[in-house]
Amino acid sequence: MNKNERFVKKITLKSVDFSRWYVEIIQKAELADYAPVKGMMVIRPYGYAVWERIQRLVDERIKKTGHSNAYFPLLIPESFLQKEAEHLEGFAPEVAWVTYGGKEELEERLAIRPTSEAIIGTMYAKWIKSWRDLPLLINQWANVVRWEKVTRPFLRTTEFLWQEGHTAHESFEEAQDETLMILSLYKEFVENELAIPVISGKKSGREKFAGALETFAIEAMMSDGKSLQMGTSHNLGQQFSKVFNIRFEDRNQKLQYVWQTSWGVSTRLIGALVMTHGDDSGLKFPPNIAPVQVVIVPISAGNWKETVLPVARDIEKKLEKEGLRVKLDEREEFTPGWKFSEWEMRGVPLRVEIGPKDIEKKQVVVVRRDTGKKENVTQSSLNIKVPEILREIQKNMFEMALKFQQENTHEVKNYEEFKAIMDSKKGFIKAFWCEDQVCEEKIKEETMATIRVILLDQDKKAARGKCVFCQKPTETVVYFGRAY
RNA sequence: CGGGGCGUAGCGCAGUCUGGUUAGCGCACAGCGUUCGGGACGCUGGGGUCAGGGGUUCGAAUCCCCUCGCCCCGACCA
Repeated sequence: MNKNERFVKKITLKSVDFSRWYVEIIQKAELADYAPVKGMMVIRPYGYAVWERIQRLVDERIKKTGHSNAYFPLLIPESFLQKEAEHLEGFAPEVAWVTYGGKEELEERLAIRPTSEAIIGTMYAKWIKSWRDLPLLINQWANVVRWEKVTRPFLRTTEFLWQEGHTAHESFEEAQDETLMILSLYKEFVENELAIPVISGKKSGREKFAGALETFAIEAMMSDGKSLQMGTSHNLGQQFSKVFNIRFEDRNQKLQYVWQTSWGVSTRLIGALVMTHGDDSGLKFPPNIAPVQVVIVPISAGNWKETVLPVARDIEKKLEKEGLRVKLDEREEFTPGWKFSEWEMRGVPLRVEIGPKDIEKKQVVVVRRDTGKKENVTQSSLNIKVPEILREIQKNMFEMALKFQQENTHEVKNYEEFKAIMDSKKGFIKAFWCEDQVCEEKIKEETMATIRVILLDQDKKAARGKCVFCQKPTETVVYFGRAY
């Protein structure tokens, strides 16, 4: 789009006030609205359609890798939650409790699940007897509640939707393979479907999941330079199996505790889509995830209902036949210009304009949301051309985001450079770290930056360096960033 | 949870300091007509427990107290 043109008006500019832009665009594009209870939101049909796309694309990947869906209950008895001490301590401040059933006070209060390890562990103990029952690979799509103090639509809400996978295995190695396989599944999904480039790796001790042996995560850089955790995959080791007594008889007839994993992505991904791709005109959805991929706007001039509309309807059918999600906007109460802006704001990747002039020439005008470029396309070639352009948009959006991420990732040698960059430019800082939590804490105190991920061996070139804070020699490379 | 800001029609605001006609404006909404290739225009109309509760007063959107919500900045977190 021409830099000086901005057709969508009445939204705060992204460059002026990022967080205001974020909440305004979510409401104006009708993704979500605030609910009467603090920290809770309504996901409106357009926003929920995005979630349904995410669900479908994640679900098919989870099933392809051997997992089945199930559903576990919302309420968890307090005593179950208490079994794993670190887990309880980690979640205690944000658990909501049910204390009454009707008018009667409950003997034991019930937690509204903040996550389901406790209830699922309890059930696994009943179901798993032998190595022949393993691996047990279950996923659930559910809502969870965490009593957060600071909330923002999609990024952190009191209730959110997610999928949580819970698996049990015979050995540490098998659990570790599962954990890392899911991590790369998430990465592939987010990059190919959401067009959001991510960094992936291990979480540091202070950032890991309460009760896990190790936590792995994918993180992405939002267009304000801050980092957002997009998905996590935990190797739970035997910490939960020991307290929930999930034992199996192994291949040598010895009784053993299972090795577990858990992993999830949430409605937060929708917030990431907004913050990664959105611009001053509003949302910008990658075609693979967009609820509407193509909007057809008839130019409603003269006797358009007799001339333009029938052709527009034919085009709609033709594109639908190609498996595309198409919307024909034939509302009479809005002008074409108004509709252009409206659908741009709602992030539709491609617009097809058709008016009297086009009818004459048997063509349409096609406009890309990612670049703003207009192009004349003959009506007869639309079924070939439109899917082709959508693929290009998908690719281009990922490349634009990747370019931004790379341009805002800085490698630093010493702490002075580190502070200078965090003060001015934000983004990621790639640096060596000695693995001492003290250095991590100090850096956080002084710069607000935390370790987003620790690079895995396979992702880093073998190298030695010095901890960016204390200068101790180390081989560990990490990404720092300010996080949401 | 601390510090700051803000709550008046769906949205954005004026009115509050200095209490006093029927609470006003723009956008949005409804009806009719003219328009329509980048947020059209005219006419007519509907919509308000002034965030909620309590108090002061002859009289409260306006003054006082309490509660709630939203936004921003910190501490805690998917």
